[in-house]
Amino acid sequence: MNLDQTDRKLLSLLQEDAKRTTKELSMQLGLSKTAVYERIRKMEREGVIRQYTALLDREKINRAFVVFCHIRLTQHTKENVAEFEKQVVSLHEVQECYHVSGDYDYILKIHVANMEDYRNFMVTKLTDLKHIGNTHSIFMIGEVKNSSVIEVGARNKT
Amino acid sequence: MNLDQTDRKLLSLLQEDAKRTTKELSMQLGLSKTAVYERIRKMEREGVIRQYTALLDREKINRAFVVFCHIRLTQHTKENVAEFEKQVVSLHEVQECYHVSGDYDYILKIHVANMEDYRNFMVTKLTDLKHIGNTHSIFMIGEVKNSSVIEVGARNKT
DNA sequence: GTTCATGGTGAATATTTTTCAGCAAGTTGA
DNA sequence: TCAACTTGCTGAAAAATATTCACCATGAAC
Repeated sequence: MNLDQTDRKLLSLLQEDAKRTTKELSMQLGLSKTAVYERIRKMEREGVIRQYTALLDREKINRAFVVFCHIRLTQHTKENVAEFEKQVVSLHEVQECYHVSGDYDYILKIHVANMEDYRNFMVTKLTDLKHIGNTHSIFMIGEVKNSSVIEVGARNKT
Repeated sequence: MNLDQTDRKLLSLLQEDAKRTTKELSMQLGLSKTAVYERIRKMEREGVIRQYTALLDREKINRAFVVFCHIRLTQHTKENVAEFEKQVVSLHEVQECYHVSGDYDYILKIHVANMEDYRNFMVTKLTDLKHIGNTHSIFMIGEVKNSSVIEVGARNKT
């Protein structure tokens, strides 16, 4: 799918606020409502837009304590990796999990209420996962930037 | 603000898909459309729901190369920290930036198209930032989990 | 017992989304 | 060159949704 300037602008506006109406968008882009509507539907169909979501205030839902937990596995067999990943996905405290290069194999972003809950999570859940060798926790002191908008690249793969 | 079981369920549904209609939500929750509508509006007013956004496919917008860049500052004066943070926020490649505990001061999550673009970013932009001491890049090999849904905690601060 | 505050309902109204018929420009191939 | 086709647009109409409103029940406060 090839995204033109209008598509990119549209994506930028929808990332900022997905509740914008086609009428509002059409005025900003200088197009008809239907034209905008069709472009959005197309990007949804093609999977450029994956999902619409509501972003919550972590403080207000009691999940302000964020930890980056680096994890090294004991052994990197296919089975171990698959089993570990499957288990990690099922932990609701684990907001994100990436397989990464470097000293550690995985980085987990974990959202809990406070240090006590994090300790509980470590002791009762994370430690139970199989094949975990070593962990290293980095605590978030402050959030400087967390943008919901990804700049859309001009050139694209087919 | 106190969130009851219905609010939490509502938040969970809206995080999964913010485009769900009040009608659909009302059926799932066993309430009237208006009751659901009022609950949502209240959570928007109170700031529990911060924003609605469209999530894009990083591959399809040519931003599939993700790097976690750890940064240490040379000196931690108020001025340096403020200046650094201000500059970082303005870089569109930097999707997220956290002030953290540990060996490094900041973790940046950076989205670009490929290694070449990352190199360019490092050389022409990141290195230009003042007060940067040391950096360490960790490359994302795979995304195991990236959930748009944060579990909502039961108890809340006022 | 009256007065509030809270959270609900169903109907009416305002807005928005979605569909549809058609138009114009550009491409393709005989 | 011209018919056939594709693409992306427009404006109006229809369908669905959001929003407002008047009103009801419940429980707490005084």
